[in-house]
Amino acid sequence: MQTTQMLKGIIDGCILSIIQEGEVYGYELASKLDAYGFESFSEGTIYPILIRLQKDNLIQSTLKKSTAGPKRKYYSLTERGEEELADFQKRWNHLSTTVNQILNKGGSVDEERK
Amino acid sequence: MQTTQMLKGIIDGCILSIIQEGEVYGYELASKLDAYGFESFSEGTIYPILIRLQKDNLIQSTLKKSTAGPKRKYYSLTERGEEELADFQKRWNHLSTTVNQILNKGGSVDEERK
DNA sequence: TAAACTATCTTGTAAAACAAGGTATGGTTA
DNA sequence: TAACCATACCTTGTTTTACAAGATAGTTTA
Repeated sequence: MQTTQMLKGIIDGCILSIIQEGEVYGYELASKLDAYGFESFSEGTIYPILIRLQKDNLIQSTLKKSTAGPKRKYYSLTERGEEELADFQKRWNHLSTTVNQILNKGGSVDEERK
Repeated sequence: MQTTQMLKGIIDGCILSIIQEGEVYGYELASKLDAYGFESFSEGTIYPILIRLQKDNLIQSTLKKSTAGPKRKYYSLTERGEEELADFQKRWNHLSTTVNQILNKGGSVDEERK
């Protein structure tokens, strides 16, 4: 059970979501994340995450020949990965709602008298 | 300069935002965060953050008597804190937009040909 | 054969997110 | 007055994350 998860694994969730759309390999993923606005994720960030996700059995990989360069390791979601992605989406909704509330309303929770 | 910040310090930003609305002390902050939906932040998370924020000169504190119990350390934003909060809001907007795009559209960035 | 590009992985560091537990103050009640 | 409880703050230590830097290797083209 993951209680205190909220903040963790935001990129993880994004990566799962991108993989769900269709097989991708790491190098490609890096440029997709970049195109989406995550300028700051280098391969030093991405590959360790992919390895971790696979270790946790959320994604699986197959090697395929590249048109240019070494073989590509294509990733796809496992069943557990699908579940985790669904779970992440809930967590993200909760998180973004919460943060937006705080940022917009500032600090007044007082009207919330039970 | 903080380039690769995106993910870090989301609670930091929320705390700054709550403090901006009016002086709070740590114990109170914990319950406010909880009321907002951050169930998982214990004092073991919050106090170290407050100490860090003060060390970074983003917030300042004054001690005041409590109605019951030891003195309360009330925090307020410094000028740098105001700036950092504004900065965080931009980062948050960028982050949440990016994540929402990925989650909603999945992985198709291709139509984005410049 | 060397450069340039594609592609993956490893190492090491710093900081973040916490759980757990410790300290201190003041009020209530047995 | 001792015990207890609630308030309030802080510290220690662990695990995980984000990441920079760089190593390794295949493929094309000059």
